[in-house]
Amino acid sequence: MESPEGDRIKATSLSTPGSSPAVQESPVFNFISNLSPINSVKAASNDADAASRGYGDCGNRMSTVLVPCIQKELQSCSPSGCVDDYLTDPVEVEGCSNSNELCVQPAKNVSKLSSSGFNSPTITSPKVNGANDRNSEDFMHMLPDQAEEDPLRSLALFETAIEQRDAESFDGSHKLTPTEKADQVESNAFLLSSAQHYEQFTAHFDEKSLYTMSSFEMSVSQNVMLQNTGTQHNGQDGSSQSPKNLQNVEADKNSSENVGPVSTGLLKESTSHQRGIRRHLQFEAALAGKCITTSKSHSSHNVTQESDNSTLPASFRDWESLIPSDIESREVSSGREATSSSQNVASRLSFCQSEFVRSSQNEESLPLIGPLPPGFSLHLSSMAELMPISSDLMPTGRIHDYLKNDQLDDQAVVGASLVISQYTDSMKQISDSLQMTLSEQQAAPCEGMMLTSEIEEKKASNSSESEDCKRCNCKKSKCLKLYCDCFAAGIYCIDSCACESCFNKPEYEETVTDTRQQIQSRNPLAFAPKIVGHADSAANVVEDGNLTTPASARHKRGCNCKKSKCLKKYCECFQANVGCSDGCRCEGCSNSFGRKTESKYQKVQRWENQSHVKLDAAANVTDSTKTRTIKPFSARWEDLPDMSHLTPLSYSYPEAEASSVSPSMREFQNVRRAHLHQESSFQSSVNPHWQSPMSSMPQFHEDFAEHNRRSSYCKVHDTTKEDNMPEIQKDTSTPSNASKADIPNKKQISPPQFQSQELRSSSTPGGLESDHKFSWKNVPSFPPLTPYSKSKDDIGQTGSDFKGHPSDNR
DNA sequence: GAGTTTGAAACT
DNA sequence: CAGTTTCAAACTC
Repeated sequence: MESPEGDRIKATSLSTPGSSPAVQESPVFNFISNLSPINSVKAASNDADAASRGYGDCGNRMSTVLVPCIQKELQSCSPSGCVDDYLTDPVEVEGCSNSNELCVQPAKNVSKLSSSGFNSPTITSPKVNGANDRNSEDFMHMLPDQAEEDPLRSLALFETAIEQRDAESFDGSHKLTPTEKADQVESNAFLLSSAQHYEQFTAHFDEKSLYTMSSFEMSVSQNVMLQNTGTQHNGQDGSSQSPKNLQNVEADKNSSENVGPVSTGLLKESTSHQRGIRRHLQFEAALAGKCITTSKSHSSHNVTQESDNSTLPASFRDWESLIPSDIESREVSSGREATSSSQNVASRLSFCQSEFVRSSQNEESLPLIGPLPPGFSLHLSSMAELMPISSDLMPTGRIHDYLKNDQLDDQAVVGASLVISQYTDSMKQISDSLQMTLSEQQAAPCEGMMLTSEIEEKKASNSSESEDCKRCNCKKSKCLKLYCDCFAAGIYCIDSCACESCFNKPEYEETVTDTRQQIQSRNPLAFAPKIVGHADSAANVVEDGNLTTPASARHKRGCNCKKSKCLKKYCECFQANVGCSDGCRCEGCSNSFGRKTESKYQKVQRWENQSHVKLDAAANVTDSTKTRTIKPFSARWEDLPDMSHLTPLSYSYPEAEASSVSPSMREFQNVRRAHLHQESSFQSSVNPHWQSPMSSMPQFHEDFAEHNRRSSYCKVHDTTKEDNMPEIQKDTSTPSNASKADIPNKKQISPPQFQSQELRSSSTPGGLESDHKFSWKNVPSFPPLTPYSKSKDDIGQTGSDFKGHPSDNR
């Protein structure tokens, strides 16, 4: 074993570009240094002794093979020769007891690699000085002065340096000298520092989120490599310091067989492990921006210098080993193309993680290609950029801590790995929460309002999601009649529908439109929401906590139940969680949400009583909620708390909170919740693809449109607010002020056409704040189904309790 | 999963 | 507008 040598430090300081005074004096370097626990490369080198001590620590695994690589990477090595030099990686056989993450891979995985030609390279990486070296030097030289001006060049040079290092590191013909080891220790630190630098530069790229993590991964790679190389010495040959060439690797594999299956597995795994991680250092840079691609894309990707990208799976395994076992594959769908950057981040994170893990898990059948493991990590930086992640979540510093002291023993490596694992955990949590938020914001349990492409994409990504929402099952109607829920909701059928001979598809748009027009001509309100919620209404919370529609909400046409007593879902009123009204022609009504004979006043009274009960239960409110408490049952809009912040994207309604606020607030929340999760007919009828020519709905704010599109459309699609309805104005005189409770919905549904009406109908003494109105009217509503004049007829109807039969239809 | 029941939608 | 038929969802077994 090598022992520390005094000249090593000197040599290191001379040979390591990172220690260049020019660099150290540069503002960029200083900045980086401040960011990194590594004060300087020199400091790192000074600690080389500590690291070198590990060399003799046979127990575990010191890196000797890797040590020289960094130094030389900046001096020599033909990139072309680097390709398969990885195959000469030293292998880890045993002694990974402290790094379970790196030893968990089953041997079979590696066997596959072996049989796939991973271990049959014949290339010997020539040591090259000069031209190739210039890249590294260029990179270093440009760091202080040019990098910021020319980040692309910096990036290229940096990557080249990495490639060279890798190639050099595994140049089997090269023997480590103590000096080189020290240099490598130092270079390692330098690279880490450079990685940060690199990160700074690449942070400006559009694909920054895909780039920036490269540095982090590189740090990881360094650790992994160090560990692997270190263990190799222990397991294979405690006295050996020589990097293994290809033949050695083969020999190692053979010899490992004598050690036993486990060792063999470890050995092979280690080999692929190293290769994978190192390779993806190059690969990811080349792939920048393509991290999220699937294995398919990877398969076609022409990796720089990579004639054999079949090593990719190894990298997956590598990364899998770095991922805590508790990180399970998550729905891939969540990682599908996202629109917002934050969404991208979250989704990519999960996607890559899941893809990566999944790939690893399924590698039995995996082709020798697959998604980049970097995916899991490189989004972490972008996450950090987008989220207020506390610095302690970012492991880079702690990884640096492990490396800066050159503690190149297994403990250090394991520690770094653990940091990574912890970080991964943290990021997983963040991702989870982010996705949770996103799912709330963009929850699309049904693809009701989604664009066709979105639907297709979603279907492909997550069928279970479609299952959450019931779709039609039409057999004879061709989904061109109101029998079809999809059609009735104004949305196209999707694959999750079980319909037959469906014409309610984008390709039959004309047919759909014509049919719809036809139906509309027969019944202008045919596509109007069936449930109209009075302005005075708010969602009820029944005993079991389930939400119901506002007590005063009712089915626009009324049910006609004969046998079900309005106690089953056959009854549309019951299905919509609304009580029957006098407009219903039901017999023996026993609707638990309100019987037919129950007057509106009675309904309101009943509802208020329920609210009072709830209010009493929630009497113990917190100070914060008190500030939001308002007069119970306030009929005045201005009495409501400022809910302007409760946009569809930000609103949340924890049950606890809902129970601690005033009834009005709670009502509002309930209404909102009900509409977000139960009643989205309105939103579902906003399908941009599905607009009738009659409806010249302007394209509204994309955010809201998107939100609406993604709002769930579930069976109760016909529940909506009467704002959408022509009869919107009629109920302004109802016991409670109408519009308040509907505000949230109005936000999403009020079409501009109705704005003036809205203003009139909802204009309470205080009137609606213009900003509220503004936001509401910016949201598309269900397509104007009929000429507005038509609706005035209905307006008259609604003034009193809706008694009208579906004059439109019957 | 098949068959039945139910009530809305469609038709006459 | 009423009666009938068609239809698909809800429901039952």
